Amino acid sequence: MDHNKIKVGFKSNNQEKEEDLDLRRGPWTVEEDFTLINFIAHHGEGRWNSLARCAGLKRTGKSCRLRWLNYLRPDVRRGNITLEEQLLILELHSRWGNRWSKIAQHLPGRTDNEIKNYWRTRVQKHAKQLKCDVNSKQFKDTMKYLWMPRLVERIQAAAAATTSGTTVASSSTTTYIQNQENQQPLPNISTMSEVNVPVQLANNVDKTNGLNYSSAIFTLENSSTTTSSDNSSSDLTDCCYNFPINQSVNLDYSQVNQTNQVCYGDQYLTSPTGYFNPGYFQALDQQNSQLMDGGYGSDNSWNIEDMWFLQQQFNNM
DNA sequence: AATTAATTCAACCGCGACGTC
DNA sequence: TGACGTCGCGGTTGAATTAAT
Repeated sequence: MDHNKIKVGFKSNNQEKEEDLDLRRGPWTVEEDFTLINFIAHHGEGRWNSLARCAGLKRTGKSCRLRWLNYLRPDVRRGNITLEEQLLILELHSRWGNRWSKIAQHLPGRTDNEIKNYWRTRVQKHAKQLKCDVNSKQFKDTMKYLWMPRLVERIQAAAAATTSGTTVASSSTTTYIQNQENQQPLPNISTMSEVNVPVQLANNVDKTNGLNYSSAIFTLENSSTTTSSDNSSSDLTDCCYNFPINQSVNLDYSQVNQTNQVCYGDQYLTSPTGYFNPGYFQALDQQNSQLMDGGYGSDNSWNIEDMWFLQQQFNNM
């Protein structure tokens, strides 16, 4: 029996139609992929329902479209989300919210599905850990004023290390695929050369959100050349809790002033909601110093106590 | 080594927008 | 103008995989 076919339980109208037509659901087989790829190679994409019929695929047009766009398309970029892409996702999501398709248009080769999954599995996870809503002002401010500057810092550090010949674990092992049978390494992502990540130049202010969080500008191209097998390094976790020992975060918490500004490099960041309370950042700074002193051992990741501490501070904001 | 819990991500679903007749 | 088909989007699910116990 084919378990991919709807046979039992409540059936929607669509499901009933699919069953009538003996349509398949569930994971695609290699043969189906091959059929779809071949058909599109000869006839092009679009008109998905008729495409599915003409190709002899026992799938809905929707299913074919999804499989093609999210998986089989030759320019689909697979692998870990890079630091640059993470930063871009955070930035664009702060502007547009859950407009995944719109966000995906600015990340060549990435699908809306992948970005959506990234957001749900990584970003929302951290909101959950901090016991706050992912849409809350607190969480958004944490992203803007801590995570995103930290990402920029890491990207800059990676770029500097690259130019000095040092391998830095900052990029992913990204690959394009032709199909499931034929995975091949990505060429350098030259197609991205015209895509400037919308991080503001020094002293520029993002007019959308009034935020001035970065002095960096870069392109996806110039930061996609390093590779690493360290998957964790491109995880958002690093940018939240993994304050490095050797490269201290250049946030001068001691200079948080009465106007709720914090010095980031040569700039001042302003919290519109007043979440920069001096005690919070000074305490963070103290934690960071302890890390750099080796107070928590050689591992430069934050431990459970650090997480608890951060949560406490966060809850007190 | 076995079991359980957590995570990831491909695939599905419903719905609204749009085009055609 | 309304019925119908198609397409694309965002939310959700669940199987497979990985990590923890």
